[in-house]
Amino acid sequence: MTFDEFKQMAMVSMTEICREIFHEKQTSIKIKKEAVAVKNLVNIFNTALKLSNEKGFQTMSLRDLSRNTGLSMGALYSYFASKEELLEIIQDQGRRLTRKILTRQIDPNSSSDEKLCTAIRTHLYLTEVLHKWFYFSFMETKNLEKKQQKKSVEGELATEQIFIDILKQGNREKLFHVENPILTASVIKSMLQDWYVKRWKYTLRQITVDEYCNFVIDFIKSAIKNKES
Amino acid sequence: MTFDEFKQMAMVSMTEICREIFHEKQTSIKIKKEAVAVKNLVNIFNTALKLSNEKGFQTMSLRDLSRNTGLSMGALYSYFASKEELLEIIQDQGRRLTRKILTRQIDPNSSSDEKLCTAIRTHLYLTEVLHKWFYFSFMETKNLEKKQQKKSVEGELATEQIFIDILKQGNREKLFHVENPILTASVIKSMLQDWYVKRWKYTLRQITVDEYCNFVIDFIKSAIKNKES
DNA sequence: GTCTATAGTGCGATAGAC
DNA sequence: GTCTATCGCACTATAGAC
Repeated sequence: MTFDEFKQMAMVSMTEICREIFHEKQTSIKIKKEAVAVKNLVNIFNTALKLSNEKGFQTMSLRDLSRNTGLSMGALYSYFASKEELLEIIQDQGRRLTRKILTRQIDPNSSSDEKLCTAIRTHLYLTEVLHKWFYFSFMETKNLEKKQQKKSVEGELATEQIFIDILKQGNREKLFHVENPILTASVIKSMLQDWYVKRWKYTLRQITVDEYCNFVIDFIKSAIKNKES
Repeated sequence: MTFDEFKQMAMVSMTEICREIFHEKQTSIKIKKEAVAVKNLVNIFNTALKLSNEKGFQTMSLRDLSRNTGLSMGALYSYFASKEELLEIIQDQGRRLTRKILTRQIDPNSSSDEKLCTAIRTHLYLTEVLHKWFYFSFMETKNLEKKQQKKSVEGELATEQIFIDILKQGNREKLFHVENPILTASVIKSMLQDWYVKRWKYTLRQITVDEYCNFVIDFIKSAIKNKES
């Protein structure tokens, strides 16, 4: 699976995400026509992510957002009830997407070796496609209220659990030799995170997602493969 | 070297850092008596780091800072010229400290193997001692003005260069087999970063800095050691 | 050296015209 | 469905009393 194939298969477009949000958030969104609402939502989210990733969500004022979207303050408030809610919607959507795509891509019947590659590749591709979204989620978690923060923590641990399970399966199949699956999953995750957190560095060095992906897979396999087999 | 030994050797106390700042920032700091100034600076920085790490620097108002330090708004402004400058001072100090301690600890004449262990251990210990400071630096970089941001980037690349050099030395000494030193240094750094960025996770799992350190060293060595020797 | 009081700005949010 | 106008509030920063 290449990156381009992934993009098509995953069908994760901003438009699709916004359509989903439109149907779920009928309480906050006062607009009735889907076409109008989705078009503006795409604009609002894209702009909000752009501005927030430049200077932080708190620093971005709704006047900034208004200016950059071309929508008035009043119009913006037809799409969310408060600035706080805008933050929550973005966060929530990102979390659900990760979970959905990750578990969808991994074939439960494949070997631990295959699963590991797929999980790493899928995670990197996903964060590549929605890199603004992930960077935002990562940086703004602490600005959420307690209840929403807890959800973020659970999301993070759930993703990690996927890797822990794969590593344990690898031990059983004698393909891997992993003494500490929890810490191993933890450092794997840190490498995956680096791709979207320190994206500027990889752009600077002209490293593509596939290069990074192949490197990470090789690196991890060298570290954990069972030398006795 | 254990963590406790490091703490004493490094002599990095909040008080010492603040004394240094006091002598350098005579322009902004209007207080003349060292004893008074240092005492209040320790208070201000500790509180600022605490509040910022909970909810972000921008969200922390100077009224918050005033309330939590017990100092009035007027008094605070005797220690820095603007909120922006407070941010810069904290950032700058953290960067310089990293550089100083890292290069001081590594013996230029030791083997690549020893150097790698020392660099990893020192980095982890340092970020453990000053974990609030590093978390702050990491999270607030994008709120700096362009010129300061550039310094941050340079600092990051400089730290990475230390690891790149060690890995290349290891190749020459035939202790390591590292095909891509840049990407390898990059993922090593991401693991080290995880210790202070996702600190809550390791606290939750009751993993000590020494446990994490030993694990990371083993993991990296498994991945890069020269199998032909 | 530290305080209180306040100037001046820009914010989030909303009401009501179109 | 979108706009403009505006309210009330909290912010950074400073001036001047003590």
